[in-house]
Amino acid sequence: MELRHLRYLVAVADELHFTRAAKRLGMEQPPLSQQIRLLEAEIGTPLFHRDARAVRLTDAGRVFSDDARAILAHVQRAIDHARRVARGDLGRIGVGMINSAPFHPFVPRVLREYGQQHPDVALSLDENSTPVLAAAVLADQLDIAFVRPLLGDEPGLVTEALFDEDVLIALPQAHRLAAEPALALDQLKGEPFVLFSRPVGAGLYDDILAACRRAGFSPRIGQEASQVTSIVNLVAAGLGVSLVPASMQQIHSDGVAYRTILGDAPKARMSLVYRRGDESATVRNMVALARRVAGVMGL
Amino acid sequence: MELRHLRYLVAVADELHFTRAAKRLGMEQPPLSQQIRLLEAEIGTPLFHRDARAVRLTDAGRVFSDDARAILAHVQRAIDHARRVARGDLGRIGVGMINSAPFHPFVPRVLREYGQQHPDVALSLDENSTPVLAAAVLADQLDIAFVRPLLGDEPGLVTEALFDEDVLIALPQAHRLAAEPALALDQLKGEPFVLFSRPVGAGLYDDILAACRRAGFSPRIGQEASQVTSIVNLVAAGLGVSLVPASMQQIHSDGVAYRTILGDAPKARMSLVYRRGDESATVRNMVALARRVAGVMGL
DNA sequence: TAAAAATACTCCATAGGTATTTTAT
DNA sequence: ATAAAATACCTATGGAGTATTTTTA
Repeated sequence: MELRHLRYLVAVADELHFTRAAKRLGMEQPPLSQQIRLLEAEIGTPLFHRDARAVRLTDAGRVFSDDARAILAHVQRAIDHARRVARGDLGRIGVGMINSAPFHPFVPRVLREYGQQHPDVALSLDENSTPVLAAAVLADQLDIAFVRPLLGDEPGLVTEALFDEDVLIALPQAHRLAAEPALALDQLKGEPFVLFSRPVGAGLYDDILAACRRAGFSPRIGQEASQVTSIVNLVAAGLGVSLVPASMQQIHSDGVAYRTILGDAPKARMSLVYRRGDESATVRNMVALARRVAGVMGL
Repeated sequence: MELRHLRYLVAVADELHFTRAAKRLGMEQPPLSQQIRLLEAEIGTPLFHRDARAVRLTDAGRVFSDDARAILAHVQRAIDHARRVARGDLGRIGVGMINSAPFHPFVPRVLREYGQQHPDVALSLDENSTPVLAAAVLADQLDIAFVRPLLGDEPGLVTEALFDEDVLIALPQAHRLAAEPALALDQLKGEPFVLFSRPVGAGLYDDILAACRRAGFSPRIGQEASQVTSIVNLVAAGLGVSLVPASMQQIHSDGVAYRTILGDAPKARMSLVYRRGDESATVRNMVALARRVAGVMGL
């Protein structure tokens, strides 16, 4: 049996007239009659009564033509379905983001526009540290993630830099250096630093250490934290100074002052990671949108 | 698109290997590759990644092959469905029966066996007078009915006699003739008769009148009723005598005595009616079963 | 007698087969 | 070097067309 037989059956069932049905199908009556006969032979029962003057459906013909219509509609839906998936207009995507991302307008805007452009793509979101997100993408638990720089190169992942964000000095409000409107890095020599634990914030951690080294000192590590919000809280508590992405100014903790870095300063890079060879349209669309939004926002 | 393409797609999706899939389909690899390519061209997107060593489904291929499986299963169900309808194992049938039928074991037994043999045929039952049932069958509201004889021949209906049932004389218990174990019809001369109103029980009515005429008298009509149960009640109330099918003895009304008719007696015929040219298997099966049960019961 | 489906046959489009090449590991 | 898919080309099945017959109201 082929879909042809179902299309022919539906046409004859609609017209109850072989010659008219053939015309509607753009063919001649004899081959149509022949194909219907073959279909009846395969099913093993007549689908039509032919009373010379009148063609009527048998009971079996009635239920089978109803099914045939449903099947043909199912085929159309399936084609449409596949095309939408291919365009990335239908499906799901798991998106990860570094804990600091919500404080910068970029990622929220990308997600909002994506949701508007692809309302039938189910978005699932996860917030975590860069190494955890990278592992989740590699393990197929997520499809794409907005992350800070990774240490080393994972061959299964593609990393794409989106933009570099300024880094500011975070000081306890009561700190003597908070009196100055801007500071050079070497003014922090000897201050206790609050930083990421290295396995969590490896990329930014190394950048900060390198910048301090260029400024002629090695920072004294006081406290460690694994989320940027905790770092800000520790600074506010007077336990040390830190270097944080500029977007953390959004956290208006009373005890913290943010100061621009004079001279050579590290940058906090926002990147995208996804699986190498992932051809899914949902991911392609997300990557393209992230690039576009970064451009539009002038980052 | 044809079902062939869906079958091929499913085979390749199962095997993830064109050569093996072709083998499983009983064909060679090149025409299989060609048909898959044609399918991809029609849908407008690749369904497989061919990485020389590995064949993998694309996202679109995954959803489309899922749909293809569902469609192929739907086709199988539709074929099975049509076959069952053709055999009369699936569908519905509207069955009518004369009001007196439930008092005779025949119709209940036919319906019980039919229900056991065809559990997926929805039976809907209606109890009414012969002319109402005949009209309902003709109007497609019922498909078949167990009736008493009809007056005249309706060309749209086929009537088939099933069996003839004896007729008994029903007397008020207190009636002087109730003393006799059996009665000749002419002993009822002059007694008031309780009978069907003629439009309701035309066939039996005429038979009874003819039998009385043969016995040398014309019955005096006292009361009329449209259901046999009412007739029995009127007799029990002492309002007259009547002739009723033997199965009415089931109604053990205290005030009624049933007596055998001596000599020439009318018969109550049970017949089947259905639409002329109705080829539905459910009706064919019911007719065949009714004949068989009538034979088995020795009626 | 007329309208419509069935039958008989012919043709050709294309599904499927065979042989070979390409590709990537 | 090998395994597998793609390409090229050929074959032949069977779907569709044309002409005609059969059927029955």
